[in-house]
Amino acid sequence: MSREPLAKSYAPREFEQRWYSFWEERGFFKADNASPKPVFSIVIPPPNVTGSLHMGHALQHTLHDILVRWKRMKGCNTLWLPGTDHASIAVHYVLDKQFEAAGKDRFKMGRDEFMRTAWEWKKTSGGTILNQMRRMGVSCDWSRERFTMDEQLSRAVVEVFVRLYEQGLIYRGEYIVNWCPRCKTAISDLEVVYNPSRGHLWHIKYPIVGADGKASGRLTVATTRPETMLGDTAVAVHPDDERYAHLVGGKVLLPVANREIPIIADGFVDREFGTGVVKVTPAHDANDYEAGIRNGLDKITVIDDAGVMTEAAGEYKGLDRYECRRLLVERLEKEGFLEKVEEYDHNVGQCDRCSAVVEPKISIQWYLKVATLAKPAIEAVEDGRIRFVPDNFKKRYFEWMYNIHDWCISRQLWWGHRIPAWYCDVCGKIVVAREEPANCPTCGAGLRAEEDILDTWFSSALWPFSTLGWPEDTDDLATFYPTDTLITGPDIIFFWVARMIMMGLKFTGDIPFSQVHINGIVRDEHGHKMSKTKGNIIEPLQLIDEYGADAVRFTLSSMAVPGTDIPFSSKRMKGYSDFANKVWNAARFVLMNLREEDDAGGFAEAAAIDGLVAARRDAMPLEDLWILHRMNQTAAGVSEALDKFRFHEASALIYQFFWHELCDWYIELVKPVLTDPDAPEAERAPRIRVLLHVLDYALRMLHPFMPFITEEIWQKLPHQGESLMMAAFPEARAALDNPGAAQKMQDLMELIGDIRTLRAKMNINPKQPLKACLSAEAEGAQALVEQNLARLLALTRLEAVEFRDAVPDGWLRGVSRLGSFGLDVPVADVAAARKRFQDEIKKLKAEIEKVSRKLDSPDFVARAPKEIVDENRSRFEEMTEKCKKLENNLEQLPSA
RNA sequence: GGGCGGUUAGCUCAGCGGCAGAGCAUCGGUCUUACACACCGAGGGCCACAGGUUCGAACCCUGUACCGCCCACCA
Repeated sequence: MSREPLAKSYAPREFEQRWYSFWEERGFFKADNASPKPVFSIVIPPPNVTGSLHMGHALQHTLHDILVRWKRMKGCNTLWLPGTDHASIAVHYVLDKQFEAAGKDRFKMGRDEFMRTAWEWKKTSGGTILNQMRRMGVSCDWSRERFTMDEQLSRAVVEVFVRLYEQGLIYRGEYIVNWCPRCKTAISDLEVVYNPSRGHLWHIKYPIVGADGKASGRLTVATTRPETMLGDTAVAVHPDDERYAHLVGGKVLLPVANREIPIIADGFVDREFGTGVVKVTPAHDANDYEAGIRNGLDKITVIDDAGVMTEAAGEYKGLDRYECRRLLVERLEKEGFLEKVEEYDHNVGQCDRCSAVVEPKISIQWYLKVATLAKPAIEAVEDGRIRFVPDNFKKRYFEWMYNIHDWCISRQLWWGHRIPAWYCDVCGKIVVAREEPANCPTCGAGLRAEEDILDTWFSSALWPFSTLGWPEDTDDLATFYPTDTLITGPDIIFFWVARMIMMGLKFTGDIPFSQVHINGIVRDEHGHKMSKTKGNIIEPLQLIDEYGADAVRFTLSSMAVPGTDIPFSSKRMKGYSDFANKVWNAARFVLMNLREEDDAGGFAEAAAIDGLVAARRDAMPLEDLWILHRMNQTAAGVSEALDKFRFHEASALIYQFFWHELCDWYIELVKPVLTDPDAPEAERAPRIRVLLHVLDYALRMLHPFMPFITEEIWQKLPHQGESLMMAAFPEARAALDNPGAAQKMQDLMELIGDIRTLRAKMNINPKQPLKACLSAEAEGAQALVEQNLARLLALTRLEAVEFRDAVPDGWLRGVSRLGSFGLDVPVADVAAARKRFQDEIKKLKAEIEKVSRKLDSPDFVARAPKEIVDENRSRFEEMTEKCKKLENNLEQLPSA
């Protein structure tokens, strides 16, 4: 095998897409519904077809892909099912804008033409986000891509609707709903977002009609929406309010409209608010609507579907609601009905999608009774069959589920699943059926199809099983349902997660997933929400262009603490991009120094290395034993962290291991062997095996996080198998555990660190070759240093180390755990040296004082766990000893 | 009005009973032939405040103060 060296600089654009195509063409992403392997399955939270990749997607796709690649490498039959959501309102919004620009109108063009246009749009633009996802490196099974309006998924929707209707859980009725006058459809409670807004509170005087039919005094009502007074059908006071008790049963004259309306008593009135009198407009306020029903009031609709005043508004007919408000207030003031106007802060409900101010409106809609579905869904979380990560999000879930209201599921839109209902205009029969009925089953007349479609979230609620073929009894469903993990944001726990749990339990009898991982929201570097108006949006695709997908993924993963928002900054981004560069260069260095002999395929495989360690354990260099031990621990730690969705922890473990252990120490230590062209093969080969094995396994650990760079490198290394993504993820191997070697290495590294610190602190030119001495006081210290002398000299740039009982006078002195050491340099600045020792002693003494106080406390010794006490004892001894040595060194300094 | 979360190094955040951590920034030194996107060092903390529990608290409990988020029909 001939090897091409890695390119001189890390240029992710050169290879990222190449490897993606490679993986996809080889079918590595595909799940197998006949495999005997353990299953791991995830369905994607389907992005809107109108969507384009934002940081939230980038985060979720990264986390999904890390889990999926990790499980795949762990030997699972892994499915990640991709797809998109038809997003009724969003599509309408996009198309409406296009129509507007072209001077068209969907109501004029008609339903059929609109739907043709919409499908056409979906065909050309609906795949944008999926292609953007590919750039992230997602390992989705594209052969199973789904769309919520696919023929099969639509069948599932109809099936669910019909069954729910047959069981009496879906009903149709007239109620007050949230109406968006821009989208011209009803929306559910969840789709209304309340934003604080500075408004006014108008105090309007309604003349009281006396017994004689003439005005006798006035009642003042306060309202934020004066235009609705045209639809008032009563004023109300609290039943126990003594101020107004005598008026109840009487009437007031509604100004402008000049209608007499009753004064009623109803408990919903708050006596403390305003004057304690409230105008009642049943057609335009949810509370008033309820009060209207309780009191048998009329409902007068004065605002229409588009937010325009109706016939019932009299002379204001045809005006926009806000224009009407302005004119009406003007007139009330002129005619003396306006008592005062106050500034008033209150919440205004706006449409989630288009931000238009929502208008409560009476209309006939379809509803789903959720209470019976909610019960088992609550139980599934209560008994732990479904777990939230972090756990406290279940509180939010419970809070909503316990107070759940019926769900308005009909929408007056066209793009979506049409409600499978037909009306007989002759006998009034409503038919709900799977197939369109020919005519009325009761009277035989022709039928009229329902115009409304379903709320988009209705089909989303079925996603985990509809995508797998339900209601058919498919192999996919049997194999991959229930899915394992759902990763999603906190914003759609109610919209989506809760409803999936309800529908999944109802129709499959099983939970849709067992874990719900709630990720945080990606914010800007100051923790502010990203928004177009703030102009602080970061585009993931731009980041990928600049830094590569691997660096973006690793950054997001490093910051992904469950349930915690992510302040994303380009500084952090750069840090992890540097990490990718580090990985690249480490690999390049190794590759540069390989020989032809190193190409033998599997020589760095796990079994071979385990065998090597077993056979040569005592003869192996310390750093080899150490790095294998650390690799082993890191692999175990990464899997443990990923098991708990602690992506930030897993990332940190690999980062630390790869950069600060593998690169900073291990590669530096093997450098002499690696780069020496004359090194005998017998000595070199076993070292290279270990190096290549550790590098290979480090790449495996890193692969779920940084799939592209690891594949690019791995393919150039001697390896077995077609692709890194199909290689085994490192498992902890008992053969590699070696805490003894790790401790020795630790001591050695500490000695090297102490020598370096001393040089740096005393400002000695790093290039200056020095002699050193060590009084090896710790047990085994001399042997350890002797055996690793070459390494020590190389890393400290010393030329020799002698073992002496005492540091000669006049040398620079230092103290390490292994013993006191000295450097053969004249102590130029005695005062500085003295101060260094004094500072160190002072610090150490404070520490000793703390520990000894602890040890002196009888309570501590008696009640703390034994290992803690022992730990403190040995720490105390160690510190005291070191302190003695430091003091000794201080004494031996020549006096200034 | 209810509920949840946050307050730790200059900045952004981990840690959540037993020696206060990371990345970036700062300071000093090195072009040591993988990487200056690097290397070697250093400095920097009453863990918001006040009580309590504990042998021991950044961590558990109670309260206070700010800051976020979620839910709720007060016109």
